[in-house]
Amino acid sequence: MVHKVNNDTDINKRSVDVIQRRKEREKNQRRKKILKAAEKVFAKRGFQGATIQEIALEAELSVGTIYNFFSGKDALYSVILISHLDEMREKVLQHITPIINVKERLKAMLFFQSELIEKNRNFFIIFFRDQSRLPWAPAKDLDKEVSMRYERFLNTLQDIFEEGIEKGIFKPLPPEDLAEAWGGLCHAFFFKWLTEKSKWPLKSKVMTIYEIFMNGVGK
Amino acid sequence: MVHKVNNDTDINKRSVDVIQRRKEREKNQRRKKILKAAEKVFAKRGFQGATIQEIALEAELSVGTIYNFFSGKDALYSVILISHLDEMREKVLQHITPIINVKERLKAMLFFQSELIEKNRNFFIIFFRDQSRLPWAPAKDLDKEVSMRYERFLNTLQDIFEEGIEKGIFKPLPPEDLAEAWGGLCHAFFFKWLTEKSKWPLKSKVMTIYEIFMNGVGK
DNA sequence: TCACTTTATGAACCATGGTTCATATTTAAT
DNA sequence: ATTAAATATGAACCATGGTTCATAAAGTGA
Repeated sequence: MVHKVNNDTDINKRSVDVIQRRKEREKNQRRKKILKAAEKVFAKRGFQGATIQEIALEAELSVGTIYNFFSGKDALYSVILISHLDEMREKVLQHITPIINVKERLKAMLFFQSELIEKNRNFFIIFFRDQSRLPWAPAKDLDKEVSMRYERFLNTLQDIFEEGIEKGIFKPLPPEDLAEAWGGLCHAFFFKWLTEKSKWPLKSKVMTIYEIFMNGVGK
Repeated sequence: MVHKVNNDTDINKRSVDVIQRRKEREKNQRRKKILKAAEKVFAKRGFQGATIQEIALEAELSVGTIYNFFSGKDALYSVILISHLDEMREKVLQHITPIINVKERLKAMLFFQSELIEKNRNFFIIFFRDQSRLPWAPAKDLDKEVSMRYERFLNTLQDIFEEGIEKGIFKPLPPEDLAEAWGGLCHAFFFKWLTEKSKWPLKSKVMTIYEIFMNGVGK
């Protein structure tokens, strides 16, 4: 008797738990679906051109539901931008910090970034279009948030170049110039790949970029 | 008698002419004032963020007057973008085509462009922000117009590089890659100059860019 | 099945801002 | 000074689209 009751409440507890967890999971999935949809629409239309209606349609949900998950269009956009940036920084660092050799580290970073871009086309269209480094009225705080992250990225680059200069691998130019040059070179090819239908593999340009950066194009 | 009448109509005719010309001049000035104002506001707020109200205020004119000169916000934006692009292309070509030596021509172009950017800060903020190469819903035709001009610019670059490759000045890489690399390198420094308060002279970076492009940063 | 909580829905609300147009002002000619 | 033409003005109009919220639907426990 006692046993049976115990068993029952046990099962009850567990079933509540299980259901709770499923609900959690479903909620999460829905959230993700919204984010993916928003990503797609923002990429296609830009921030201003995107409408909540279209995002809702893309997510196969109603407008109201979007607002149950996010406080508004701005928040949706911010979350996409910031979370992706942080996630990718994390991944890149994990991937490159173990590499001792500076040249190899640089190459690996470029290669890895190319992979990320190929796998996250929509996000990078948003990111490249964003240009929070220029003042951008509708999202004051976001501007700063994004700029800060871009700054941090450049600093990471600078560190690599400083180390490289010390070790005599690079010419003793100002590290911020090196970082700017490297960033610009990469950006150009990344951007071209995004604007064209991404038909060629981005990774195929990695060595070109690296070569030009290291040795220039003069003969 | 006859003389006097003749004289009178003569003077009359001339005064009509003179007045006509003054009016023309004033109209032109007003048009330019509107364009300058719009340039400033578009640069500060971006296309979507800019309002006709603010442009009117900046131009010290009423909203309606803006519409006497331009058919709307889109047209205003288009005119700014397209006319500047054409004008600058013209100027750059004039400046560089006489230069026979390929390296010198490239250097001169970069130098001259830097000068243009320093003198047209607002316009270049608009241009760099525009990114018509990515699809941009609100201005279908404009997208194509701008893209076409960008394409043309890259082609001009490519021609230079093709010539350089043939003459053995550059490594035999695909000319479109060279153009992309050069463009990216320049863009990075230009953009940085625009986002920072433009406190350092942009021209001071010209040789850095050229050096990195030609010889790379490796030691 | 029933009461109750949670979540989804989308029509209605409302602010913004591009555009228009009736009116006022300025200019030009007599 | 008067009239007519040209130009400037900005309040009102209207479309768009972000946001809200009363209602419906779905889920949950008894």
